[in-house]
Amino acid sequence: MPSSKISEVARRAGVSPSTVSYVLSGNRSISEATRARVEQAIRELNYAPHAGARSLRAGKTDVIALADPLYDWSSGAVDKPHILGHMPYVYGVVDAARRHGWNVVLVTGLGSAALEKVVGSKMVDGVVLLEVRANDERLKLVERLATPAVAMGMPLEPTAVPFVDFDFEGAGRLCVEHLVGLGHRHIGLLASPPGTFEQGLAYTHWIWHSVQSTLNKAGLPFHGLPVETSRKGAQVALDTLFEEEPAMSAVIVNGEGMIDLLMQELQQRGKEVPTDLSVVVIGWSELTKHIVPPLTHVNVPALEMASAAIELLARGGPAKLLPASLVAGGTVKPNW
Amino acid sequence: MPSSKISEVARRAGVSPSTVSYVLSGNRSISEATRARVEQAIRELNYAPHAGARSLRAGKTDVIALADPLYDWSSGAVDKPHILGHMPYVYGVVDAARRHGWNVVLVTGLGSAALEKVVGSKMVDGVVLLEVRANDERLKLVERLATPAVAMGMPLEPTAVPFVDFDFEGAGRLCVEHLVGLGHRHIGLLASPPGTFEQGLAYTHWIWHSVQSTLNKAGLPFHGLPVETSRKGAQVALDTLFEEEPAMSAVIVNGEGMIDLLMQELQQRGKEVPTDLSVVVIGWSELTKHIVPPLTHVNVPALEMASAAIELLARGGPAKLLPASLVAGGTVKPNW
DNA sequence: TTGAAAGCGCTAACAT
DNA sequence: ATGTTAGCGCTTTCAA
Repeated sequence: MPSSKISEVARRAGVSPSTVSYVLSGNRSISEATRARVEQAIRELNYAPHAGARSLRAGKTDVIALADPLYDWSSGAVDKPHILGHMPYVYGVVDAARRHGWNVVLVTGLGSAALEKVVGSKMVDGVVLLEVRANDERLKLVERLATPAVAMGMPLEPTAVPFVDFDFEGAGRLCVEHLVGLGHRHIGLLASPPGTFEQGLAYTHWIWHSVQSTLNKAGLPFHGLPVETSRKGAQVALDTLFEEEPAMSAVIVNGEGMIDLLMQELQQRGKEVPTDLSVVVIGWSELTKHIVPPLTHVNVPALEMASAAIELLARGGPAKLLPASLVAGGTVKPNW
Repeated sequence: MPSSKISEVARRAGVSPSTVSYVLSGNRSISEATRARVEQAIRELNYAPHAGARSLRAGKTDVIALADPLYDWSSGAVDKPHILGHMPYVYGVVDAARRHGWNVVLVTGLGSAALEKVVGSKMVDGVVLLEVRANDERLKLVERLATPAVAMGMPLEPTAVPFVDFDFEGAGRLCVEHLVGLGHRHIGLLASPPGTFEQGLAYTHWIWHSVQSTLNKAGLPFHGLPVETSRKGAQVALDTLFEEEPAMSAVIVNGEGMIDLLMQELQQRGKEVPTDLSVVVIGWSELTKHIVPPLTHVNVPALEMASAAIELLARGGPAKLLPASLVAGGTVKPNW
């Protein structure tokens, strides 16, 4: 029961091993009768082809690597992976990969050593890179080894590695336009933690720059700062922002993990949302759906990104940016 | 560069393939000179053994499966994996596995079909089961296939599969004892969501039963209820609890994901912690560390559980329960 | 201390 | 429509 080989299946079905192989792969036309007998034998023996043998012979494994640092960019620890909203990416990749008949080996760590071993030993047919950052060793690795690969996140410098990303630039722009369109003139950006800037994480930069340039084009000042995802971070951010510009009437917040902290801190200070401050969030999840009033937000479609990445890996094609759209909730009020 | 085979390494080092193999495995004594030449050749060619070939010949893969349903037990969705604090288990397993030289293939889904394929095709040397529940198909599968396996979570019914778990019974007991020791007589349990009960998730039950029986032994009434992880859930829970027992002075909360919601709801009702209600939490994470006053809590050591699971898988041994301890914070006040 | 050679289970080219 | 066979890259007896 535990193991049986193709020759046993063949014997039981009264055919040759190659016939069994062809039934399995569909690479040859087989008579209905033969196919039926083979399939029955497979069922009876609970046969499953040996993955190693198959990979040795066929040169592919039907396994891909998901290279995910699982690094906590805000605390600088690699052993405290509390990044909110990260799991959907992992889940999404695993799930989309399965739809293509691929299994996923999860390769953690900041560097590329573990990934190099996995790729070098021909364990995988391709690689998906999560949390791509500037100067990412892993990008160089997949280029050097000429491994099929897709980056989730548009790298800061152009590379030969195709990527899939959410249009964070568009997201930032939409937020600014929404607020400006409602009369806001003093808009702050609570960006992701300093660590994400130091590391050059893709989304961090695209949001920052698009908010900045959209405000500039509107002739408005830019007030942005990286924020630690902590109560302290929220306090410092609000202090700094209102010191810079006491007339601040709206903030754009990057990351749903910041929202509860921000809301609590505002409450503490007796500021109401949206009466005293309008809030738009880039990011949306189960964690924030309960909030009253519902957040005006731009959803970041992690599952779709994952599907697109797998699609790109499977069929190839150009880089892909998923479009952003803003959902008006109850956390922005006109400011005329 | 991308690929090279053992025979090329052998040729370059002027030895036979078997010698290279023995240098790699250490299964034979090799002269210093030979070893040096082989190792240099390996480096120069950037050689890595073909995983498939190795697995075919050696009968092992140095890969394990992490079977994680990634199911949202509170919303009943398999595509919204927002379970807080789940990631450290995944990360912990991958990390501990790497320390043993193992890679990890992540197998999602509630059923056992995907897992059966992975195990049946000899892709993995063993399996770690996460989120074990009553009547778990996956337990039966690994028993049937006689695959080396470890469950993370003590199954409700005894099985032949060894397990590692945190002592949730002890955790529940400690919480009750702490509160009773400080004079509390009316203690509520805000347990995990109804879905976790329906599914018979291990921790769910052990906490419930230990809180219940410890209270009983102390001659005190038990007030417990499953709670959805949402604002609504928090509201319903508090309504129900205080209706059942208006003199309720303390609650034990299962899961750090509930804390923010609970605190906000209490604030809404003008109740202070711990003045009006004492709170003890089973669960502790980056998400709750910012809370003031700091939570009185029992930490659930996900990373240690993961290490222990991998250790069990590697070396075998009896089931293992990690001991619980309570950290006194500022959310419990004496009730004399 | 090292080499030669068989064979793990499968797929696909070459038969018929 | 089906069978025969070579060989993928490695480990490990068996031999020297």
